[in-house]
Amino acid sequence: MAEKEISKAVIARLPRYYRYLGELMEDGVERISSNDLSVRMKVTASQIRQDLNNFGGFGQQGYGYNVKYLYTEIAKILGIDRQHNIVIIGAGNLGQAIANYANFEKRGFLIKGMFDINPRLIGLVVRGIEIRSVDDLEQFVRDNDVQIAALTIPKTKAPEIADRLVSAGIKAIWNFAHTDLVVPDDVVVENVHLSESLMRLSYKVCSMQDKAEEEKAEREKGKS
Amino acid sequence: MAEKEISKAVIARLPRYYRYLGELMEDGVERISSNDLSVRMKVTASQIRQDLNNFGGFGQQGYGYNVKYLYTEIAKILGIDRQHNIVIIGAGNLGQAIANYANFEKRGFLIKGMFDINPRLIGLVVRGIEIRSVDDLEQFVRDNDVQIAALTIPKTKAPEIADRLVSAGIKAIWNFAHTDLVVPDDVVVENVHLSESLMRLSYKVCSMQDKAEEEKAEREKGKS
DNA sequence: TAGATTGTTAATCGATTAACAATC
DNA sequence: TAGATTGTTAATCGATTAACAATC
Repeated sequence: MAEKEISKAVIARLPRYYRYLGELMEDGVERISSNDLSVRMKVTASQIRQDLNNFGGFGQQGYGYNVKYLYTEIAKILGIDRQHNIVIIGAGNLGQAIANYANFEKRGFLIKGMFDINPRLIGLVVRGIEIRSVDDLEQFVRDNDVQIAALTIPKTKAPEIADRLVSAGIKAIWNFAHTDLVVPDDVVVENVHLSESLMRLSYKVCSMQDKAEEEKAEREKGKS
Repeated sequence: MAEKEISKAVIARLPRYYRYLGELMEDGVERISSNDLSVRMKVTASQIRQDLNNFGGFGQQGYGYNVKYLYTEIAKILGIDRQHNIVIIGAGNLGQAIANYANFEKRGFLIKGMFDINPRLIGLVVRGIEIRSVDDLEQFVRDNDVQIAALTIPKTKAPEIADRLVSAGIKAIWNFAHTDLVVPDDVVVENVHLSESLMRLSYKVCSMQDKAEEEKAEREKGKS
């Protein structure tokens, strides 16, 4: 029963659909057509229908999509209807920012523990979660059925910690360290490389500037 | 002189090339072939050559690429050889995490100011940067030639602040708020939607589990 | 029933990979 | 010169868009 592989691009778009559907629900909207949604989201209606039909027929001809139903179905596809136990390794600002993001719990992500090597942080409590020593990491992961680890530590420490997490049976790493981790095939990695994001922004700013200057030059040439 | 538009996918890969080249430099490697680099980065050599040739011929037949030269050329392309003045709006954990990330300065990103609405934060100093009231935002942006604003505030406040930034002449917004901003065509937005990243991770974990279960079922069927 | 809108097939577009002549 | 490796063209692959019959 080999299911057709879903493309990465489709998966990447699902959370955005989910967000828009959530907002529609809040606004009390009960149904929406692919066309109306495409206008709001600035994508094509065709793409929305193609994307959703990878997972099944959630709509109804002549009616559109039921917002609430589609919302819960996408949640199931993304697996955010189930509970995920998570630990945060690195209790600095970034680690604490993640710990403080309340909505994670609403989506089934339960922060079980935080870890650091800094003795001044160990013992502190953030949002009801005690910061522990990384020495206790493996034991804690095993004892608490932790599937996901958020890695908010410097890149120099990341490979070693990743190895230890893998040996403790972690299923996935949410990697904020500025390096690519090497893990076995059955361990999932999702990278958040903020410095790369900022460089992309830099590129966009510069090419926008270049464009503006070109247009200006064009106008002045026209004048002379 | 309409330059060929560079695809988004290519731009998205440049910072990663830059990172690998930086590491090669640190290791004292002077030159590298597209093939050797492709093995390290787990991409095809063809893609590397195609990507780079969007911007010019940086290599030499029979030799490969000079690491240092390519590194500086990519920096130019990304615009990280120039200085970018930046403000951070929202001085919570996430804003402070960004302020504390030292490498930004090395890449030409200079944090000029931080802003918050919380009176308890206003006046505090983070990494030598005073936290100011958002009341002073527009004036500060104009007076300090600020091009980029990092938005680390709740989504409810984001649209209003974005409007104010635009009216103050900002060129780009690095958006961490969980919403899509509406800005004029000549203002650039780079989104970092952490909750979406976590949902993608969730999907991957679940589909990996499904795969493992399938394989297990397959094995047991084989046995019986 | 008539109108609306999906699900799905076909057409187009773009991105990746392969191949190889050019050339260091 | 011979070997290596690029730059670039051509082939392939995949993703997006368009179109429309199916159907609520």
